[in-house]
Amino acid sequence: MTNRSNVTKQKLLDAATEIIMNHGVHHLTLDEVAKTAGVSKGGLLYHYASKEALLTAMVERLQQEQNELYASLQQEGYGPVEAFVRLFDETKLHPERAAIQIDVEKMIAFLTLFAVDQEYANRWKEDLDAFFEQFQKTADPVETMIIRYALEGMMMSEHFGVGVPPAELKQAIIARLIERAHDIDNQSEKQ
Amino acid sequence: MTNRSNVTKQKLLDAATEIIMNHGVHHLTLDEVAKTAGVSKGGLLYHYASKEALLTAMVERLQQEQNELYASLQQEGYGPVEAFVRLFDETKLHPERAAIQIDVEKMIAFLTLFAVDQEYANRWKEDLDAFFEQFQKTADPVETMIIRYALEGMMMSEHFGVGVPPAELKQAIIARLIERAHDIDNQSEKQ
DNA sequence: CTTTCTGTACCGACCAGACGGTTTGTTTGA
DNA sequence: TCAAACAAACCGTCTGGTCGGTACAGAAAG
Repeated sequence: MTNRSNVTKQKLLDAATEIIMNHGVHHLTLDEVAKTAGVSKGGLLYHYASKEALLTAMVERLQQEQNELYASLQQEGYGPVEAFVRLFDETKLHPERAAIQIDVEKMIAFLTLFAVDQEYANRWKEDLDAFFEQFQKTADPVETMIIRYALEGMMMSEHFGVGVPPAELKQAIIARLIERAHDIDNQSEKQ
Repeated sequence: MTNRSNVTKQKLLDAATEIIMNHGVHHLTLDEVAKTAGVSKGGLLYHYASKEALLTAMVERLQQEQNELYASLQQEGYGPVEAFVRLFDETKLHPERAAIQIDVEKMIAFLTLFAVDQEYANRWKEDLDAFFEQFQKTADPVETMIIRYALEGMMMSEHFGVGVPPAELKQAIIARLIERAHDIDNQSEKQ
């Protein structure tokens, strides 16, 4: 694959991501993606032969980004559970650390894509199933899963803007989740 | 409104609900709803002048069902938080109590609708915002919100079938959530 | 050196099907 | 008989995808 082709492909994925984030799934049309990327529809379909191919590539790219961020958090010394919690909040807790960038908004946007078409959700399933399996083998699987679920629920709530608590309460919630995750990781290590 | 009309309207809402649950949002078309309900499209549009009117009615019906169930749980003596937890699991914990029926699958299906079109989500927003406000005034708002988020996250996870824990672990999670909710309600009452 | 050829990257008109909604006609029950 | 309760053909729009063509960079041929 040439360099030029790659640049265009990234532009197309960026465009698709931008649209799904800022305008919603139902505006995610081929024409719109092409227009946003500054390419014609023909150009788009040259690189991605179908809408599904485009969206699949988009999902795969995000998946890879997530994995890399998680790995880098673990390399910084965080245990598996705490690293997971921080995955959701690193950017907002430490905006200065732009290098580590998880985009919760982006993840949420993708969730809506999965909601519409289970096919795309299934692309994550294998990876995520394997990932969450380790969560069932920590020192306290019940608490670990509660932490995990809470983060996912929080994400949804924020997305819909429904029942969103004031900032201080939200910080307190995250702080407590991190605290507990930390404890669990410590306990797990001692075993 | 005549009786006959009412029956057909319920059939239409049932059909729409069935489709969104079993086939996903993108199959939720007027033709499909009409066909499932055993009515022509003309017949459908006689009762609900637009797709939006149909879906709004569908959302409102669910909303009402939820409120009734929650109220009945509270009348049985459960505190606000515990009643909320049981809202998510009453059917599965006590399948014999068919009278009290919340359909988690159904709620989840509706979430996908909200994901696609924020408009429908906004119809709940006011109600839910008011509802969750009381959760910020319990004896332990942080824990209360964690419980709430965990339940919502659990719902999502089940829907996508991603990272679903074995049945025993799931029961243990719910048991612990109920336990904590119970404690919080007790503490709140003493204040 | 120039002409021809070839493959990559891209354009944009067009098409077919799906879908929401309209209109017109028909049945049915009080 | 009259209005409510449907049925069914039809329409316009939107959207994913096709298709014939263009621009251009290099390789091959003369």
